[in-house]
Amino acid sequence: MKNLQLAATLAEIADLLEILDENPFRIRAYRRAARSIELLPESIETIWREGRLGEVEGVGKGIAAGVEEWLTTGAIAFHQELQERVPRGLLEIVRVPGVGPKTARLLYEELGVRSLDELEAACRAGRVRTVKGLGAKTEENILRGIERVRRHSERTPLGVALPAARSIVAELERLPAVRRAAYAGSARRGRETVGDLDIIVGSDDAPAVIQAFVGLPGVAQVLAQGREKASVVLSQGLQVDLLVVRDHQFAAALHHFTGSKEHNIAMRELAKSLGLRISEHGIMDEKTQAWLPVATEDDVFRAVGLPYIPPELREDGSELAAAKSSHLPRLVEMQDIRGDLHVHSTWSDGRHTILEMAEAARARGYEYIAIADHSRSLGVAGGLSPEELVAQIEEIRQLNRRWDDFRILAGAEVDILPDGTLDYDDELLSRLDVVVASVHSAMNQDRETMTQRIIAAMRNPYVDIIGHPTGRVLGWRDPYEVDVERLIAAAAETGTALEINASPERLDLKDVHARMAKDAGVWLAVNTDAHRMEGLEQMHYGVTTARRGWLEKGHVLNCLPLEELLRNLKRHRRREA
DNA sequence: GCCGTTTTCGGCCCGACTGTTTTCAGTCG
Repeated sequence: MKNLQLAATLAEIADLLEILDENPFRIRAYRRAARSIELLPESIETIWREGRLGEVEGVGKGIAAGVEEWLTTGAIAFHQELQERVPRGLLEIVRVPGVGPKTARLLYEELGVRSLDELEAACRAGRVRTVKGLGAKTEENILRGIERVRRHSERTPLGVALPAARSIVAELERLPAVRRAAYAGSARRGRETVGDLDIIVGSDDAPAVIQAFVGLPGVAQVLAQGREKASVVLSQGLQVDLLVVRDHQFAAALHHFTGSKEHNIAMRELAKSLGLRISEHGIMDEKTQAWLPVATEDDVFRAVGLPYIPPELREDGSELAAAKSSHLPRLVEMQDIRGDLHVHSTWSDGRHTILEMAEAARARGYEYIAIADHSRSLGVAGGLSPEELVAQIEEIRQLNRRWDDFRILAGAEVDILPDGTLDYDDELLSRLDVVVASVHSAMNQDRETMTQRIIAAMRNPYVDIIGHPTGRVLGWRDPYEVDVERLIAAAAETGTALEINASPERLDLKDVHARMAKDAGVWLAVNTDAHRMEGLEQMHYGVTTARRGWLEKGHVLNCLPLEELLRNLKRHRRREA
């Protein structure tokens, strides 16, 4: 999918224009278009081919021409012109916290600094303080900023950031001065990675809260400390921003800091058109200068005539249009989940027995769980031989006598072999209740081979679900080369479900692809792939990803009650057909 | 560069914090 590459190109045009001190609104236009294309639930190429570029938010005549040029030639001439006018290194320099486009340009013009290394040298030589408007303090900050960029350039996975956010909130809630505390920002929106954490506190004693916050265990550096805001860096490199407000401003502040930036801009534009002014302090009637009472986030939306928009949907501003026209989805929730269709046991590489996994699932209120251990070719993970699988099916049958309110489904996570065949024969697969098929080998195949390989697996009548369809591991392994759009089309055609693997290292399918799949009428299965009982708790990451994909419970296979689930698995629908 | 039942031209969100300044620009979210 080219959307992300194109979005990156447009965003870079915005960065370059900013360094060149161009019209800020033109810059914003490129940023908006980039963001909008990044979040598009459809391939930009398809949209272009069908002549629908004009329908994309933030894409007008000018940028549409650039998009077309990029799709046909692979580059945008205007972008290349800009690149020639701005040394490449300046793009790195504006990533340094505290150094923006103005300072980067100033440093380049005054000192000839054109890379991160040269900037560091200039700071160490004390040359930066010789520039008018910059001083010794700025020099120090830049050096610290450079260190941060080098040490921590990556965004933090949600699976790391969320526990940190919860722990900070818990620490703050212990303070007597704190009435309410919550995390906001991209962590609350459930983005798969977060740049930093945003924490909101309601309190009548902001100084006390700020003081305690900057002294929390794990704080390595204080970046800023004001009357109501503070920023720190944790020792693990994660930045945390705190905003302290009076308790009656809490909801407005929570909304503001939850963002996204684009969502806030769209909300404020709408408010302005209604004679209102929205800020993190609340909502003011411009005419009377009176503050509107805002007790909950619901009130913020109601003030501008909209229904509540869940945080996971607050991204590019297009959610406002959906809200206005009453097209917001009723998003799937944790309590809608009735089971987990992909977990492991001690039979392969899991830590707990089938019974332990089942009891843990039952304790969570689930109606069913599918044991999907690895197949034989995955030797490193203790894959089951056909004989072992038959024995496992028998054990599951025995175990199921224990309950009349819970069922273990006999399943497998069968390997899709490099040639697209499966690791068990059809006769064996037909004896299972549910089959997840996944790629675990030969991940470096070319795009066409990989795409055909997975589609071949979907054509098997006993493959109900494709597991972690793109194979990525966040921060460690890129997705393998595969045409996700064709996978989705084939899933729709064959009736195969696609997994949203809830493990926070995977989140695969990702939000945007899940939305595409939903739009194509494909079932999604939100599974934890748990290898131990505690792993079942990661379901919420998958549900959050599903919500970011605008999924309702009617799109999620494992929101079905047991009997309905069994009827809706591909194998059974086939049989009935 | 985008966009429009208040506009096809003239708008385009809002406020806090920092550092280097005698009143504010740049940066950030």
